[in-house]
Amino acid sequence: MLNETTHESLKLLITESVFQYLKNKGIELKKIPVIILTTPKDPAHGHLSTNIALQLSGMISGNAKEIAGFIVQELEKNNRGMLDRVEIAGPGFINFYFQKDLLYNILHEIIAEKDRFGCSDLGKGEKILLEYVSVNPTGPLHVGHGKCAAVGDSLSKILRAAGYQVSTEYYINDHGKQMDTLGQSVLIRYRQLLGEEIEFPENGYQGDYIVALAKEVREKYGTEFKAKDDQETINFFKSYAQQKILQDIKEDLILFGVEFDNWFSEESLYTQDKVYPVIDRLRQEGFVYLEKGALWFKSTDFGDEKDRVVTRANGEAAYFASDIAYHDDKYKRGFQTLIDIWGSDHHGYINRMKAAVQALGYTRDSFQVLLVQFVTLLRAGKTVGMSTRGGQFITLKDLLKEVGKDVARYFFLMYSYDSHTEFDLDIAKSQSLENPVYYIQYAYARICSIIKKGEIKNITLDDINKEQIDLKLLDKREELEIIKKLMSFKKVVERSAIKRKPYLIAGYLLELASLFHKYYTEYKIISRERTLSESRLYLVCSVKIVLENALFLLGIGAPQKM
RNA sequence: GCGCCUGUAGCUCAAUAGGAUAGAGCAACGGACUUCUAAUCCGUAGGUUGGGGGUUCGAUUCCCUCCAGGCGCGCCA
Repeated sequence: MLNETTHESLKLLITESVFQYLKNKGIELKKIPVIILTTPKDPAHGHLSTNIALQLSGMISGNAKEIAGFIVQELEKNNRGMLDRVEIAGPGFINFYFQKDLLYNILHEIIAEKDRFGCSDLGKGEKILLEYVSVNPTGPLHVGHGKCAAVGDSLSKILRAAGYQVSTEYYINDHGKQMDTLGQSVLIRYRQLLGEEIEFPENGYQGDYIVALAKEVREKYGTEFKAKDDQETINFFKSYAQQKILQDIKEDLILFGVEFDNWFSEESLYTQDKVYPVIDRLRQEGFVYLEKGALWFKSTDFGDEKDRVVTRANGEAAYFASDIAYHDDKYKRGFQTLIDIWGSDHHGYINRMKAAVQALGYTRDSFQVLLVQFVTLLRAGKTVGMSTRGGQFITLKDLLKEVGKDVARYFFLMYSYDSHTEFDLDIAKSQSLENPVYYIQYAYARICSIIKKGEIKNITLDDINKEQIDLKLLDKREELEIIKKLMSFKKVVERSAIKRKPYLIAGYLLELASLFHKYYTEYKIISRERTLSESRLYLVCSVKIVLENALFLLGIGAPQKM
């Protein structure tokens, strides 16, 4: 079977051959290169391919083709019947062709595993805390936050599929000055509504949602807070606004198909006295010093460009301090790897946070930050502005209303998150071939139609006898292409998990859908020939399962009809 | 000024860990529905991978340099 075992045993065979070669030549190498088996782009290059001979030739200054020749000879001696043939090609690649039977086995595997197909134990249960979105509760989510949400949610699903134990978390920045500003902004709008002539502060939050909140308060509480601006009143407005906004954020995320395992409040770090003990720990380790009345963390010891304040001269802990405590808390809760997803504008913050993590005794690599680049919205070819302060932005909710969840998610996930997303609303809205989401979903819907037709003709997956089915009938080029694509799914999921790149799944989906559409156009699945129909239905049902599983990883629906 | 990211077809993006002839979609042009959904398929055209050097069997990928764009450089969060 062309699965993990095949892969591994082939690698083992190659490794043995390499050692044999070196021994014959009397060459000693401290270690040989890792054997890499890739699926070639070009079908003419076999089912799997390795460049080991080329790598070796560089290390021992030998001829690559000669090395490859020897390895192939050895392999043919030890071949346990899984290989159909082995070829040397190009400058020294070794290309492997498997027995067709092995290829067909993947279909049995898919049909048997169903929604589990594609899962692996790559992560071996490693505990990962994935923190993302974590937007300040001072305003609604906008489109850029949506991208982070889509990436984070999809990544959590991919990591879980690859055998990691993932917990997702939203960090609520509910402590600090910006919350006072929020409270004040709403209070002033409220008082303006009551006819008072007060100027709105320049640094206040200007969005319409602030006015809406003020109106709500006026409806519920009337003129109770007229002409008031004492701390107690501000606090009331602050917590009112915060709760309301946070609730909206949660609702938007649910509409977007994103739910967090945990919501973590920054304020709780203070109420549970977790911030100052961590600073103390840093002090005991000698990583902090006093200067100009403030307490500085020596992040330069760990490669940061300058030291950072943790406690300000006025005695208050800086945002950085609670963030250190927060990350320490994550480790204390038993997570081995922390992944944070941040907007790219926070990149300057990475080094100091990594420094802090190291100072606390954790490894630098166990804390990983994924930077998500900005989103530019286009409408009729023109950029739509997105400034939070000025209140001119398109909210995630607006976007969802306009294009729907599936399209929005796909557009955020279709390209690498570290490149800028250009989100063209006109394309997203068009239900046409320009829109790749529909292309993929259409493939799925077509398969559903086929299955229905099969039912009418009494050819269904349940009726097929898996022992008697003749998969050798699937010998068309298009069919073999599809089978090969299906075989690579697990690897794609793993790669996507290791590299933390959901867009690999999106790309895979597009390729699989494309292969299916081509096949569909060329060949009839359900025909008069029963055995052939059964085999083809078996193939197409496998495609359906993989489409479903891949769409799930992106959080996109699979409609039966379109 | 310093740092991080980006630069690939007219446009939006790919290119599996340095691999084989740099690929898709859109836009352009020409074809295919009496069929399981034409939201599909087939074909044509489109490139000095920002410029220049280097490393090697081989570079879009790694190193140096220059150019262009984005972002960051608070006792804000």
